[in-house]
Amino acid sequence: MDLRRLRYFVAVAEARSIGKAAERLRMAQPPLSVQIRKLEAEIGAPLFRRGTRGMDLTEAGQALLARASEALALAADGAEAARAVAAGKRGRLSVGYMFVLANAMLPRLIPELRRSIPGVDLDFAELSASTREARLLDRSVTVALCMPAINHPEIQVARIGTQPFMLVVPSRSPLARLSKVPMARLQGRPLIALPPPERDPASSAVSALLRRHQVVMPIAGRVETVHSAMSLVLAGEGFAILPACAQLGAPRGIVFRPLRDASDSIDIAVCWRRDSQSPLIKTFLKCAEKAVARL
Amino acid sequence: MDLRRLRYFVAVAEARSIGKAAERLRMAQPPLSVQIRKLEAEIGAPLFRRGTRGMDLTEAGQALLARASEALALAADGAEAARAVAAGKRGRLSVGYMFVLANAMLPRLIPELRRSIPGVDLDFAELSASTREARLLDRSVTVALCMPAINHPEIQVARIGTQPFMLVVPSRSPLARLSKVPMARLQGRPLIALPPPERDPASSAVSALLRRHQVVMPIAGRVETVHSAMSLVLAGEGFAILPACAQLGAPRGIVFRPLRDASDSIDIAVCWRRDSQSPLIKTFLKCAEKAVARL
DNA sequence: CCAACCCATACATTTTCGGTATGCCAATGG
DNA sequence: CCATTGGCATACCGAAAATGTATGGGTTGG
Repeated sequence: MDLRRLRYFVAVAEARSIGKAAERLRMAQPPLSVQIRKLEAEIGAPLFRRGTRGMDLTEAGQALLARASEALALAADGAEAARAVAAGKRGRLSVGYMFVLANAMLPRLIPELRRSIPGVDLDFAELSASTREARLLDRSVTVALCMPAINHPEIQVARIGTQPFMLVVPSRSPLARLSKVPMARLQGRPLIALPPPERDPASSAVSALLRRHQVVMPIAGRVETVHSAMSLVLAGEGFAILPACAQLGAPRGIVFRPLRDASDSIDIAVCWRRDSQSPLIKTFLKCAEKAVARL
Repeated sequence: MDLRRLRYFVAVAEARSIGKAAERLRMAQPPLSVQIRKLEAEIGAPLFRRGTRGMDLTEAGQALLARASEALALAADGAEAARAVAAGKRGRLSVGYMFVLANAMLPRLIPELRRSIPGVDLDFAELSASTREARLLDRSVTVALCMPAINHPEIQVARIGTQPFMLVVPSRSPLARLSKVPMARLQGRPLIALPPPERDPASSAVSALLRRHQVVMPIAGRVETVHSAMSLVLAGEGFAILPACAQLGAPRGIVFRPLRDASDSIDIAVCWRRDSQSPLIKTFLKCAEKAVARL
């Protein structure tokens, strides 16, 4: 059963004549006649009544016509859909992001994406650093927003911005009075830390910052989320060092202060599989850059 | 866009491997590889990711797969449906019948048909003699139940039974007393007639009956339907001569009496277009014969 | 480093398709 | 009644496409 035969069949059924259909199909009449007869042989029953003034569908032909035209439409639509997906005009874009970036970026990023790729289903998931990496690798996520970038041979990275590290203190703390906090003032103070470097590379950036300024802060608590870290700071358990954008999610009673002599910052990056051929990635990248520009 | 290509594509997508799919398709691996690449060229985008351990659908491929398998199923179903219709296992049987036969035949005929051809849609229409003929000719009716048979070169006829003519009288009429009415007693009495022979050949059968017995009955009224004829008889306007089976629809106050010396009868026939290739006709014929046998 | 696995390419063979020429049949018109 | 016309079917040939066999090349795993 060949799709071309069905196309010919539908044409003849609509034209009610082999000659007319052949004209519309830009072919000679005899081969079309042959194809129709082959189709009838394949079905095992006549599909047309041959009259002296053209062809007329039999009931078997009518039964076939309904399905055949639908099948033709489906096949054409399938090809079109595949092309649209490949061109990035339709499909699904699955984005893994991290909590700290949510408040800062998503309100700008999502509307931007909807304008740029209206036919694409968006799917946002807040994921931990290790999960983002795993799901990029198994392709269940198309792109990830990371801070800092993922370092993996299969994963490609585009840096779209940076965030300075800031000290997070309770507003009633004496440190809150300073507009800029000298690094030396942190010496020996308790630190509320995020998951260790194996699970969250942001932690190693913080460690590096402290090491570079030869400041030692004992770890007073490890938490999974930025939100928990701020809660512990608010409770007076210690201080945290977080990217500036975390401010947007900070509760009342918490203030962010720049570190005077440390200009250390952390990269915001878009990450995706090096072999991903999704054309949506470059669009996503543009949108993410716009969203970061306003930070 | 060829159905074979789509079939191959679906096979490869399901087997997640060209080699495995080729095995299932009973063909060599290289031509299948070529076909898949041709399909990708036709779509203009890769449909599979080639891994070292097989093939994996891209998103464009997934978009195509859904439609392609549906299109394949539709094409197969179309062929199957056409075969089923040609074999008389599915389709539509449109029956034109006449009012006088409705009470006598349909209660037996319809259940019989439903048992014999359960997949077929039945469509019964009560039609006048001339309409039955016209709609047989334009194929909007597949078969017709007629009394008497239609006489037309394009129409084939099978006689399935006969009905004796009977005299229809009001039960209070003196003629109702007789168990058999001699033809001579009808001389000069008013006749309630059905439409003239051009529109209803049953009328010419009645005329022939009277002529053969040299009886003259003035026409006291022409009506369109048997029902109207009986109403006029009940009203005392005259007498009617109808096939025996009309009794089943007779109102109270009307009786049917055999004609003593007239053994005249009228054929019940099944009629269809000589060139109709519907396999349902022979089944219909069998069912109609059964239904008539019990009259 | 070799063997196994899997896909891609090359080439020869066969099938199928489409075009041209022509025949057949029925309806139409003088 | 014969000629013409319109429409489909058949025959044959050249071209395109599909399939099979042989082989290359890359990656994985022992």
